[in-house]
Amino acid sequence: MAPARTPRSSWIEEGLRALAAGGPDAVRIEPLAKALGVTKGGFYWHFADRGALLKEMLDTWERAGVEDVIARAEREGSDARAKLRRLFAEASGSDRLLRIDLAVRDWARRDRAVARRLRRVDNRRIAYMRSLFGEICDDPEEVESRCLVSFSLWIGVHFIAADFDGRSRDEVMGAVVAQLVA
Amino acid sequence: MAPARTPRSSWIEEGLRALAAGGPDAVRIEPLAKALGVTKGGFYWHFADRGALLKEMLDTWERAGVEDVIARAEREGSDARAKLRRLFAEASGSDRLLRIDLAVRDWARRDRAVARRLRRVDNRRIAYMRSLFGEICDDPEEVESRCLVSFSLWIGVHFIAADFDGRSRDEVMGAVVAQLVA
DNA sequence: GTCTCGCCATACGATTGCGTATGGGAGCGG
DNA sequence: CCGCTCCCATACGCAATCGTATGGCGAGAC
Repeated sequence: MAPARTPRSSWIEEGLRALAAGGPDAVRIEPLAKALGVTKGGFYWHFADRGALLKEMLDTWERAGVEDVIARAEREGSDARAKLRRLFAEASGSDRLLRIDLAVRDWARRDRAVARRLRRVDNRRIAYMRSLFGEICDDPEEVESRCLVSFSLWIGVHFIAADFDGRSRDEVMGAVVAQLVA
Repeated sequence: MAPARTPRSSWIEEGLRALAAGGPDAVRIEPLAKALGVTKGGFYWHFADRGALLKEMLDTWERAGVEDVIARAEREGSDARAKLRRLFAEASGSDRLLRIDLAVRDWARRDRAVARRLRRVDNRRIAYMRSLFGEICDDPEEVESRCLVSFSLWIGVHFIAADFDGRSRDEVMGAVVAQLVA
């Protein structure tokens, strides 16, 4: 058989792009088809309906969202401090995966099923973070505190629009991170 | 003249409710009208179009979003530490205003005009926070750090779905806040 | 060459929402 | 009682999108 012209993965990928750009409500079949240069005819061959696409998009995100983040921090293995710094470094670059993440996070506030998935992902990420902070910090309560602050910072920074007193956000962020991994 | 039956403010209020519940895309005229028990006939008497409502919703939020928050922290005036604690206490209760705030924050990520407004609001809030932290902390760099962490925590906590190691989120949050206002 | 599989085009009915036009109707000032 | 203001109902045309139905077409399989 011929290689698929517009396979499932294309629809999922394009769907995630739309999600990142405009939230779940922006994931519409016909615009997606237009973006792919086809009509929706093929879509309904791959998927039962719009909901099925949304579900598979989340499946994809859930898989990539945990392993990728951890893998990138673990890469060129070194000590916990360096890994934590790499984790934070990712928060500064606004890449594809991050935008999807933020969109999903907002989406979860109004959809229980999405919230459940997000909880799974967040728990695995926190668990990883906990293991890292555990290596550089003995007090378990302190570990939890740093996890909460780190994660909150990692997410929160992208939702904050404020300027800082004479400093760039990255500067302030850098100072905070230095303290956190101390 | 008779008191307005369904005045502008009703539409704005209902619009904000819809925004909080489902984001900007959920603010549709006809469902709003149904929720108010009328038809859209009256809407177009008050507003030019859907965009005008959105704009006025943001006006309302912008006004309330700064003054209310600060006023509530300032109420029963005491020292900066107590005010900061009151500020954080608000983040735990998930009231109406907070949900609107989160929705606007996500909205700002894909709409420049909204982003500009959010920046104004955030800057005024940060300015207030800075004044509080300035009272209990001499190092200006440290003040900025605490502002970033606090604000990020204030927002970020609501986007995080993770569980914490044997502790409730509020417990962990409490520990962090205690450190921040120390 | 023909068959089949995988994907696409097209056309359709239904729904939802926008914005407009138009005609009330209820209550107050006079 | 009259008129005016404020607000609402209704009906319309338009656009976007959903999901369905049906048929076509290109490329390997045989």
